[in-house]
Amino acid sequence: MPAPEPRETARVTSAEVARHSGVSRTTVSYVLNGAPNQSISEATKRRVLDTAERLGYTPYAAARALRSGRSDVVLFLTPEWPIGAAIARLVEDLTLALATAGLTLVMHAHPRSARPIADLWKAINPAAVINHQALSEDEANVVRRSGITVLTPAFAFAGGGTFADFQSGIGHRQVEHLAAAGHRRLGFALPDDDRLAAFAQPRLNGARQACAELGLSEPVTRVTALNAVSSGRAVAYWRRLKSEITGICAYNDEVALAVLAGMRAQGLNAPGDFAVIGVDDIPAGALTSPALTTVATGMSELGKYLAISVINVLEGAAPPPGPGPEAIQVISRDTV
Amino acid sequence: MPAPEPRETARVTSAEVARHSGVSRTTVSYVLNGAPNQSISEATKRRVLDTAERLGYTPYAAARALRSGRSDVVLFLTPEWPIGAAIARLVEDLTLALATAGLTLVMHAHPRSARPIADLWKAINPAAVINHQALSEDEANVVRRSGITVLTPAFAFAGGGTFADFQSGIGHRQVEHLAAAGHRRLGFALPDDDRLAAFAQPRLNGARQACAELGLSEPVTRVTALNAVSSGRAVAYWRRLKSEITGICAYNDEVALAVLAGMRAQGLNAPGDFAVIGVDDIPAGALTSPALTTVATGMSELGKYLAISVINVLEGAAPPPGPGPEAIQVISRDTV
DNA sequence: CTGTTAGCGCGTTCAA
DNA sequence: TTGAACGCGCTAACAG
Repeated sequence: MPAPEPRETARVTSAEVARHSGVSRTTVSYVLNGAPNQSISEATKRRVLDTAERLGYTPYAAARALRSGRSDVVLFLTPEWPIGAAIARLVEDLTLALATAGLTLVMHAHPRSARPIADLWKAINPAAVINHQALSEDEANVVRRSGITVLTPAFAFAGGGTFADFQSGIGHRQVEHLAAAGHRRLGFALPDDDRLAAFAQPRLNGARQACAELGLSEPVTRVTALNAVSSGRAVAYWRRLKSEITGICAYNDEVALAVLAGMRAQGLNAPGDFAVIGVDDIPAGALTSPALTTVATGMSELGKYLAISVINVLEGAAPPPGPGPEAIQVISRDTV
Repeated sequence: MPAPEPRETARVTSAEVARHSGVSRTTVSYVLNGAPNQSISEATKRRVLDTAERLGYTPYAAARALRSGRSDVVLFLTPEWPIGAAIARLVEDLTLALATAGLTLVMHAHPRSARPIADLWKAINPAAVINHQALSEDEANVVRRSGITVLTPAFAFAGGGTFADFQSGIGHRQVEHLAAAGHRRLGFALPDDDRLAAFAQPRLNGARQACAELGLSEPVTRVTALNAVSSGRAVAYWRRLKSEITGICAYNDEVALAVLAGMRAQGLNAPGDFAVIGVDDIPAGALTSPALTTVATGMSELGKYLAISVINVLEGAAPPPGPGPEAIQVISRDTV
């Protein structure tokens, strides 16, 4: 039994190109990289370039990275939660901005059920990792020790706050807005997807804190699935309460739409019976009737800011100051 | 001026571990990989493991990949379009299924404006690429030549059809459903985002084809942005037509919601004035009033199927037959 | 038994 | 323009 086939598909190597064009690997390397202050005849250059083209040569990423100690990959790491509109926007802007600096963004959602996250470094060798709540601080430090830059998006906001601080700021803003509209007793609608706890919990905490600061009583939480039956139960519960709840913070826009659907099913409407505020500013929120009031989380700004940060840090410079909490903005429409 | 710092952060290498534990690199490798039929004393093993732990040793992905010629990375490649709910679902299922096979899925959205796509192989070295319409067939072949498996999702359906065939099938299904409900003259609402043309065009073609097959006249297209003003113009246009349009195929659910918003703004309702059918089955579609009838594209099944395909193909086996076009299903709610 | 020497894989770069 | 060596991990073959 021979060794387990070291290569089953012939990869075109630079040695191949060298042999076919009758020069050394060195020359091939110099030509293909346009090495400065090396005198290589035009004829040879052309020959090498032609051969490379003809053979379909592609430098092998692993070898190149091994030699240079650098890779052009930036890894965007998320835990297992569903990829929502907010993240999608963030990733889009980030990809584009990094591309202009020659960096390639790849995204990986890390399911808890999968192999330990450490295995990721065996598979990918990023120059930087953007840790969107998938790594604990301890884990992040392990990564840093192997020479990989680790950035945590939410650090951008609130001058060095944590991810939870950022999420918390969102819940806080929801309550502020409801309170400003005169609502004194609030409900909080949580999603029924456990994977979102990392977002939902701090948002709820932020709402609680805002209530405390504003002298309101604690928000009354209910969990709801994304259908009118489930949200209807939550709505019915809030109505039964003696505390006379009039405003609902929803975990996000989809949950908010669910709450509105539950209300509609019971002949209630917003903001008359309950004022409702979501998070994310998804397109659908602007298209329904009544149009959804929501908190926009500034993901596009965050994406651009992150790109600059990554580039700076990789060059050894300090990241610029972040966009600040004012990037979290209420989009006021019909439901509050 | 010295060479541009070959390493700015000290990486812990296996040689380091070897030196610190007073053995050879070979031994370190054997211990850390639990090499079979190698007898290494418990004491040595422990010493090496301890040292590795203490130093925080992590094998260097690049070197490992270089040696093995294989990586565990599967690259999911998309063009520049917005990452919608459908893709998100696909990616989620795919990630999970691949993880169980020791494969890591990473996703990359390739902006047209960025460097040529070939550079991606310089940065990442995937075992397989899932080409969601980002690579032309020619490009895909170049990739294949460098030993990378390339799969195209839509090939799964329709027994070897193309991506366009699959998208086309969606438009076809929309028309079938509207026709079955008695609608004979149709409109087609296109998105105003150029980047979606790769999806929109074949969907429209599929709709046209279905109309031809069913003896209906061509659908009348209108472009709309995701707001009621823009969609209102489209709605007004369709109303003015003498051909008496009664059913609208929307590019996707968001466009469908926009059309409904435009109708609402003019005092029209669905399905009375226009029947409307979307694509994607986004959560919001089920939560609005009237609830949106839509075409579900079976992304979850596709994700699982793709995972199996990738695993099979990497093992040299043939991919299993795909889920077939029946995975495209109409979800009938209120608007048709 | 226990462990080492040697050399591969691929691209880059110094010294000649 | 090139030979040689390097970066790092893996492993066949061999020595103590």
